[in-house]
Amino acid sequence: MARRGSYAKGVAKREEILRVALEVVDRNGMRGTSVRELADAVDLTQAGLLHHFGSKEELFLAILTARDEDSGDDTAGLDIIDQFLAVIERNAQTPGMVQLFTSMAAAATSDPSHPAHAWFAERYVRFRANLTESLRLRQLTGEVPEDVDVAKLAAVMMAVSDGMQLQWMLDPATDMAAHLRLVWDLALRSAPKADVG
Amino acid sequence: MARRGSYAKGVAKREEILRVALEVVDRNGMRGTSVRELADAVDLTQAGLLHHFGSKEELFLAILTARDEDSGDDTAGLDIIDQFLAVIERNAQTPGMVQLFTSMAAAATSDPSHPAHAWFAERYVRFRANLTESLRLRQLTGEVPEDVDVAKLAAVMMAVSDGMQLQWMLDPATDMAAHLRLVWDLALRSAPKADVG
DNA sequence: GTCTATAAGTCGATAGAC
DNA sequence: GTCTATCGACTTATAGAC
Repeated sequence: MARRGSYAKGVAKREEILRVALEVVDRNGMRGTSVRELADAVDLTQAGLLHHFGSKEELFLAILTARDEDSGDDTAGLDIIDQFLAVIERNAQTPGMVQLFTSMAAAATSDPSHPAHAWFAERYVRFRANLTESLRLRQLTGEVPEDVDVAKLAAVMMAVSDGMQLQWMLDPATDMAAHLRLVWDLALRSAPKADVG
Repeated sequence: MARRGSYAKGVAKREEILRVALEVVDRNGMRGTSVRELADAVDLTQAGLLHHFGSKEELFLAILTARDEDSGDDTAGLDIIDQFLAVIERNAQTPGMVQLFTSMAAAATSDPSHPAHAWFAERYVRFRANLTESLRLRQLTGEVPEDVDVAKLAAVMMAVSDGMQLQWMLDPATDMAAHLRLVWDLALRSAPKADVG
């Protein structure tokens, strides 16, 4: 994979930074995490670090992108609903990532000029479309009742995932996945006209 | 209501600041909103403004507290579920407030030392308890199926409310209240053993 | 290409005069 | 209650060594 020598080194350094940055965020949380602190952790100066990423926010965005790719790899074979649950369960093991995602989502979605705005916008559209498609297929098999608005249900499931992260940060005993499962169970069971049970 | 002259003036100025600060956030969003900018908007210096609130975060917290009190006044007579929907529908009219709430919630919940951490923690506990209590009563009347975990449902409803705000900021055409109503409808309709319609 | 070193500007916070 | 002045921390940008 290595192109010319110095290029490969840059890529390796970039990946080391991403890995270490996540560890630091996991340990110290978002609030106290400055670029200088991250730079110290990878034995670079602040300017040296920003050479690789341009700005603090782009660095954090790179971490989130890498996380999404990892998640995709880890849950590749799973059904999309199970993927969703698996990712949420994994989130409970990486508090720093949850802090980072939540903080970035709030900052980026509320500001169209934020470096990560487009990334979040596309991510929500894509996830919602994938979920909606999967739910629609389940309507064909009869698993999901016909009269459920699957587009809205998809949006709701993502909202529950995001919203429960706040409550989990306030109380880490909160079982985020169990709350998503409640919504899923309610959706499956609701069958006003069919002859279930 | 006026105590000694200067005290009343301070209170009036404080309220003016809160009102103007919300307008500025509504117009400019959170990202570009510095204390200096808010100070200019109320014809004060930055130090003069902070005299009233101590810190930027306490100023923003004061805005959120005032909003909660207003909401309580406006929806006083309503059923708690209807209150919830009414607040969400009002949110769609005040984008700056949604930005402020979302940003503060992310920052405060993820950091125990944040000035607003305790406020959010207590708010979630209180809201969840009120919602749970109301849902439990509805189980007694048969409106909500017996086997629904009402504590989890309460948490889910709050999560949907929070999470849909992110999606609404990305696409203001999103109907936040309609998504909450979907969850509510699913909860009411699900009745695996009962003889409903 | 990558790094060090550093300067400029902005931010929130604080001390002290009035 | 409001001001001026100033502080330290942060982000960004750039000049120049390697």
